[in-house]
Amino acid sequence: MTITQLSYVLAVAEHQNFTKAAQKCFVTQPTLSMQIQKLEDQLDILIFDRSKKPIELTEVGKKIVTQARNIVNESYRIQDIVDQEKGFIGGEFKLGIIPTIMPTLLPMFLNNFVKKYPKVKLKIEELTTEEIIARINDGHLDAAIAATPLENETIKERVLYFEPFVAYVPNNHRLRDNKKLNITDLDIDDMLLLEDGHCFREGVINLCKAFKNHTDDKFQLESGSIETLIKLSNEGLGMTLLPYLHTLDINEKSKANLHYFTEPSPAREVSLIYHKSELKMQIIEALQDVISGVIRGAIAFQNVQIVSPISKK
Amino acid sequence: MTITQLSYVLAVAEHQNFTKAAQKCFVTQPTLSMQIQKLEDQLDILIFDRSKKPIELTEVGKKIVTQARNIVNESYRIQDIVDQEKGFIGGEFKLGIIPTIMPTLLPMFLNNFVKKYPKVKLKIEELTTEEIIARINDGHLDAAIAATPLENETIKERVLYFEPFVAYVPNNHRLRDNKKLNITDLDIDDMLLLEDGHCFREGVINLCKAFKNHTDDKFQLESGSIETLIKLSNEGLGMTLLPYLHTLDINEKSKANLHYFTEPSPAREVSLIYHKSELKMQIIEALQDVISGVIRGAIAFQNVQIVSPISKK
DNA sequence: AACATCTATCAATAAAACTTATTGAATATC
DNA sequence: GATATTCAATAAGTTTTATTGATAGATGTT
Repeated sequence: MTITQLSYVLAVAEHQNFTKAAQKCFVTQPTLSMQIQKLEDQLDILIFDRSKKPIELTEVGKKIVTQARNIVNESYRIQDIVDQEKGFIGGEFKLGIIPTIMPTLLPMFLNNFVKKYPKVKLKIEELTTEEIIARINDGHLDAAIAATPLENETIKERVLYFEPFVAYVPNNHRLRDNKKLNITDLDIDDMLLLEDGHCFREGVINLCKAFKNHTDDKFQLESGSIETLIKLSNEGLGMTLLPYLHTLDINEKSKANLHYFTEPSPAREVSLIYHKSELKMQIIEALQDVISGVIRGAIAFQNVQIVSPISKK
Repeated sequence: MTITQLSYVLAVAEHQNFTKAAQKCFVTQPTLSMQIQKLEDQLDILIFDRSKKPIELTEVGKKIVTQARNIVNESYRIQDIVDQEKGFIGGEFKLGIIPTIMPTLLPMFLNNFVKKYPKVKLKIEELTTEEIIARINDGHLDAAIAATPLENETIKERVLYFEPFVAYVPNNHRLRDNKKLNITDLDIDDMLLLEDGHCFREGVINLCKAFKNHTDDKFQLESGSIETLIKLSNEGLGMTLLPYLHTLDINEKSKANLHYFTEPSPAREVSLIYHKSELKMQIIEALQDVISGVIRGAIAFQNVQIVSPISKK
């Protein structure tokens, strides 16, 4: 049994196709067929059920794949140990970011980071929290930035900052004249929300539900981006909540519509999250350093209360 | 990097000698030299400091060895998964047993076990608890039978039975006329003990100390075996405590000297212990089954209090 | 029936792992 | 101080293994 064979098994298990898996492994299809057969012969058991189309794992195969993923990941860790020893910070690093954090945070730290760590090849993807968790667990992401706490056993979190919620209240709104808003003023019924799948939406719902226990779970208007949310609000369709960093680059006219909360302001906790195996920990720590550095200048709020990003049913 | 290379590194790290390690790996010494060099070249780091005699691990080397042991063990686990699937219970299995359990328990289950699981090649070694813990952790033992709880994070325990302590009181002793003994009757000063290194000795000391806090830690007479302990006691040199199973095969005359404790009788907890990685779990469970089976008929005590086998300073 | 898709098999080749024999350095012995 | 002894590294040659391109066979599609 070799680590190479195990990684071939992982590739076929993932793509459910020898030919595609072979491409991903940068070998030809016969190589995969033969090496996997050899492993199956040695273990004297079938890992794949080749009668099914597309190809499927056998019951033992599933267990073997789980264990193989373990072994292959642990083997990467050896290079990691060496890198750490040498103080080398580089190589490919895949970072996921949720949509409501991406446009505001990324421009703030990306330049700093690539200048400070030029050997790291950052590959950034915008993904929902759900997708991020799946891809951290299957090893397709090295780390991600998301709202926390996630209460997920396989994933570790390092808090980067707390980002307060800011209300955006249009001209005609009933709360127009409240200079400082209280959480209890909120009503889910006149709140514009992001569409399903965004954890910021869940945060807002949790916040509103905390004070009014609403039975009606049907929301009037939903949007895919915070930009659109502001425009809809300007049209008089309701108020909305924005993450603080988004309020920094809206136009001057709209800024007049921002209403801050009385302290402790509701806020989301934004963290760098990664698999508990702590692979590529040096790069994760480098990211944390850079992001914490740029954020210190941008968010000054002291007194906040954290709103959970997880939908509670 | 291959699993083979990693196991070569482990062998050299263990034997601190390429030639001996090569023999253990069933290859020639140049093979080890070359493969390890190749790994060092690929990682671009030295794992061994060859200037030292005998050869030593570098600092990174130590970390790599820890990780390598992980990977190699996890790779064994794949064969384990397959065995489990096939219901195959066999292969070499190394079991450690502490000296005060070995002579009484082993004859009770060994025959049953080898008949029921003829494909398992049991290799049994008599070792102290301390040695057992070290050898379970370094993979030289698959499991062991010892007094518990050990309070060791890397080792898991499955309780097999509780073995009461029975007092052996010679003719001339002050406790001679107490039919049933109480723990508070015990005095460490007239107690014959096993020599240092036996956990049964620690158990007895813990038991005595629990009721008399003695400052004097010098014991009068010590012995290497329970047989000798009984003989010394017969010579009038003091009383002693025996594990219950040992009382089953002492001669008739001596049996008159046995005094049981009032319930709850002090007892040691005897467990099957193994590494938390749970390698060869099928065989461990098979052992547990067989031993529990034979013990059920031998020990009927209900009400016991467990004495810790660990020296508390 | 012809075509497309996908895996297994075969023979050839490139790469690697391993072996025996030998060297060289360090240490111990006379 | 010369001579063994020990032990890892190196060299050269052999065997084994991994990989490839070409192709056959199986299965499903138009």
